Amino acid sequence: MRTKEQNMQLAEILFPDVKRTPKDIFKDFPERKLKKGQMILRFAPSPTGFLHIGSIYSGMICVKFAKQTDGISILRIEDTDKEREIKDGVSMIVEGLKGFGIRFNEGVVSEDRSEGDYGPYMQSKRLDIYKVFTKDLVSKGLAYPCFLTEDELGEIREKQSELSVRTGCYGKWAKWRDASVEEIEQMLKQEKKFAIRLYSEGNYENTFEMEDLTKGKVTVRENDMDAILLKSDGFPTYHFAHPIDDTLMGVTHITRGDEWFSSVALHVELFNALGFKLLPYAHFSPLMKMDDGKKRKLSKRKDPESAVSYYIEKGYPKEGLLEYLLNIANSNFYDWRIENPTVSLDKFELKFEKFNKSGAIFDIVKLDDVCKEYMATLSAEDVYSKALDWAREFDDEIFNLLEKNKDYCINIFNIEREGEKVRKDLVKFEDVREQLVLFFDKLLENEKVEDISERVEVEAQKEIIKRYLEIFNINDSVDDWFGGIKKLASDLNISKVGDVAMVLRVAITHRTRSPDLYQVIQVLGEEKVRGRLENYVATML
RNA sequence: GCCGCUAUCGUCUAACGGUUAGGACACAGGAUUCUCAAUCCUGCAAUCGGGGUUCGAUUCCCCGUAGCGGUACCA
Repeated sequence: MRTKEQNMQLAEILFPDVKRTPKDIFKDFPERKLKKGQMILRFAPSPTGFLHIGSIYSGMICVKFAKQTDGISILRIEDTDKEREIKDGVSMIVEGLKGFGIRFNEGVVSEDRSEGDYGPYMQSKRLDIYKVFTKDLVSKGLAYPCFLTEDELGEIREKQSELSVRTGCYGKWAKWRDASVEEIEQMLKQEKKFAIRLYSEGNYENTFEMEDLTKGKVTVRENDMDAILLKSDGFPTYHFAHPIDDTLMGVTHITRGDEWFSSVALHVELFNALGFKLLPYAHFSPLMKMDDGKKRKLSKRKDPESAVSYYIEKGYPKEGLLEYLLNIANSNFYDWRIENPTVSLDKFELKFEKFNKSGAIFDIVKLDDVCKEYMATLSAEDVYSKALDWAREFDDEIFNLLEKNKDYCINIFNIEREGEKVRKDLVKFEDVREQLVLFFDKLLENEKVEDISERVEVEAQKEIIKRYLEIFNINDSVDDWFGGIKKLASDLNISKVGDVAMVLRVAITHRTRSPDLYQVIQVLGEEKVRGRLENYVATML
């Protein structure tokens, strides 16, 4: 056991360069003046891979709560793991979130820029801050240097498994916990690497109750692990950075994934050790996937649909995805949407206690449905401009077509879009190609013409088209047009009017299924329609 | 293994201790339309198992079981 004085001495030996105290640090982070009910939240991802759909989910929740309480949302980057860090990780996060309209009030805005008075917002730039608190903790005997190597740690773990006791660095297993100043100096002299560990004062046998905003009352065992605070490379662990940053930045509510729930006991102890007021937690369950009848977390490695880029590339409308995510977060969103079909998402109030307690399956089928409904609310002009934005990046051919034929394309998108019965076959902007195919010969060329000779004999088809060409008038109203078709059927003794329409449909669109044929003809125009009909007779029959 | 969280149709979920266990998506059938999509009906389909408490349990308690998470000098 070291004495008070020895701990102070140890702190000085370990951190001779650190002159500031926690009090000095707090001067740089003045308390925020908050109005009643105002919430400050942060979303704090690590730049360790492509942007996960779960990050959009968490980011959205953070921004939403801040917005609905007139509070502040912060984007902080937790870049403390140099091993796993990837190039462009930060811009992937920033751009991805921005792409979904998730905008923060404070924090990182690009690889090398931040906004706000409570920075730096990049943890790698806060190393000196963590050191100040570490030194303070060491001086109070609440932290200590640990010289255990990776190998030694492995041996300890092995021994613990043999004895079937908990693995980890705690109690008597924490070899350096009560080392003397002399022993430590000895190691230092040999330039041995060390990490700083918490000197845990908890007792694993004790439990305490606390309130989680989404889970409700929970019982937790006290922490007794001497968790690492500062790694040997000088970077903090998540556990240590979390209470410090969230306190300094004036965060009022901790929202984070459920995978952190097991660590709350540690975090509670850390808040205490640091002398900070504990912040309320809201843990929400991760997005799951159904795989072979089993539920599991959406995985970055196995599931392409876990990457945000998957949705961006396919052109999922961001509003649709956000709406679906909101649905997973608070399922009463659906009822609200029914009552407020046209109101902005911002008006929906998210509630902590409404979050689902177990993990929800991320259901693409349902997502498609939500997106389909969203697309149906758009005007043809909106579809056009959004499709153009998407195609600019992901489909050159479609982009050119859209750009060079603006009015024509808007007319195409307007088919069955006006009036009560809106056509709902557009889920994402990738599907736009499918809609344009029948209107551009260049695209249609590649398609096989469907064969309906079994349904209507070739000779009859010829006759239908010949007669139709005679009566065809682009200026006909729908009723006149359909009247003409009906008359054609009876003149030719064809019992099903649908057969006549089908012949025309296939001749014009090459398909047995198409949007409203009258509207298709109107959009194509007289010349194209005649051309296709004649061409069909000449080449296909 | 140990620790924690969770458990209602295939999926997302609703139900002051009293309901015929409700809705949405998906699926199936029908109606309608020039085809498809849409729309409108209809149908299919659930309280994990076992014990308690209670007049009465999806709801409260206990024990199993399962799923998820944690058990790192990763976050």
